[in-house]
Amino acid sequence: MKNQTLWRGIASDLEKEIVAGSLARGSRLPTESMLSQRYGVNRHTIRKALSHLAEKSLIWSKRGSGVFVMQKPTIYSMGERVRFSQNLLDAGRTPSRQKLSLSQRLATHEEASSLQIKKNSKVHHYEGISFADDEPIALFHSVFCSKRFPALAEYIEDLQSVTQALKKCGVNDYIRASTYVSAVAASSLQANHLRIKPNDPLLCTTSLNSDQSGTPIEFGRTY
Amino acid sequence: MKNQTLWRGIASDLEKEIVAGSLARGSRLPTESMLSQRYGVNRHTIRKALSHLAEKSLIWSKRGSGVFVMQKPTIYSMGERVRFSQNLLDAGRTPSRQKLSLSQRLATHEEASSLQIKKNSKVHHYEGISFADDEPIALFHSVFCSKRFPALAEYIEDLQSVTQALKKCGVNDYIRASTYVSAVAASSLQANHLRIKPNDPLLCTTSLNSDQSGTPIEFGRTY
DNA sequence: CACCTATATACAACTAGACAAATGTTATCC
DNA sequence: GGATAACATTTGTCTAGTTGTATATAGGTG
Repeated sequence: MKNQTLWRGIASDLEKEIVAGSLARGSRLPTESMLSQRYGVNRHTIRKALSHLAEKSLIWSKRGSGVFVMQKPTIYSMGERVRFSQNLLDAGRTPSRQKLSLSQRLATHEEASSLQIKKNSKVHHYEGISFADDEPIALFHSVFCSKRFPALAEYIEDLQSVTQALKKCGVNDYIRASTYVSAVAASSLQANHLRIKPNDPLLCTTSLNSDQSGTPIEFGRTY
Repeated sequence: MKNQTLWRGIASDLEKEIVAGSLARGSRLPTESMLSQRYGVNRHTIRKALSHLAEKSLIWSKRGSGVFVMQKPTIYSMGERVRFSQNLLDAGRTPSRQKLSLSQRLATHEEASSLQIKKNSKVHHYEGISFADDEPIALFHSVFCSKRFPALAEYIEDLQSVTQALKKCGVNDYIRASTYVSAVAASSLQANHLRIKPNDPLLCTTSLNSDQSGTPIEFGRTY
């Protein structure tokens, strides 16, 4: 009653294979060409089936690389939107993270005024990805005053943890001074990192952390 | 508008770093392998971006050695970025609001489980628009258990205030039990109400309010 | 008519891997 | 100490394969 079209039939067929475990989580699906041969249909028909599964967050694809099964089984409590949903308090405090870049540069207007430092001051710029269950869920980047924390970069490099590195710099505790939340459209670069499509809605939290005396320490954004 | 491809995005990103001084003149760029890791793309894609910058005489490369920033300064070119931000705490607590509809209907699965009531229970459904300075900034809708608050609809109608109406029903105070934030694409209806374009990113907060004993009172969403 | 399904073809964008060529680094021999 | 050889690193080039997008065609359906 549901397989009225070819692509629906193929989609539900593949979905069965996924939930049954025949197609393991994280593994690569056969290429679209192979699938089109297997099912004896055009590649576009396969693509329609796959795009349907992608909207249900069962799979994700990377151009030039292949189509892969999602790690986590999709939670249906809130519909398909859970993928973009995230507890605000958890933002930036997720299990594993990977460094993308760590460098020094001049502070922007916004950063300088947020950190209450002079224009054109040097800042440490730290950028990375947060993962949960091997699934990228957030891009973050934050800046710290270089003058105040000259050796912060090495500490981060060594300890692989911002909190630990700040502790070595004499900051035992810091608190969230302010948080702003907005919705933006994903750039192609962000989309690539987060395995979503460009222009998909993206949650953006802009936060400022201070030490206990109220002096701004860290200014950053999480997507 | 312009970053249709990954390599273009990477190129303009690196260009910004160069003109901003984060990558000093004459200094060496990270290796192509490092960049491909940082941006999560193949080395060839990095090379395409780099060759673009090389054509613009921003960088030059030496086989076996690396890629370097040209000495001569360049002209600063950057497009403006549109920001769509909103204070989360203000969402749903804005000066004026306009009623769109007030009716009774059966609770959805999600609503029933959130309010801890039986499936197919009747609920009051209230939806409207929030304005700030005659500018529509949010769409909201929330549901209340009909059995628990039989006369709530009339009170809301009369008093034009949910908080006041709940007070008349014996609920003097309620607290935010949970808040989830996500980003979605605007539907055409939502877009029309909020005077934005369909598929524009939209901030969505899903909240559950309880009385002081912890009993769920109101479940709603604000866009 | 408009709309959905499906086919067919072609090209663009990106990945994957391998290898060559130039350079930088380090150990070794005299 | 200085030249040399061995090795590792980094850019340049090549081939092959995969997904994304655009266009054109045709049949079926409301």
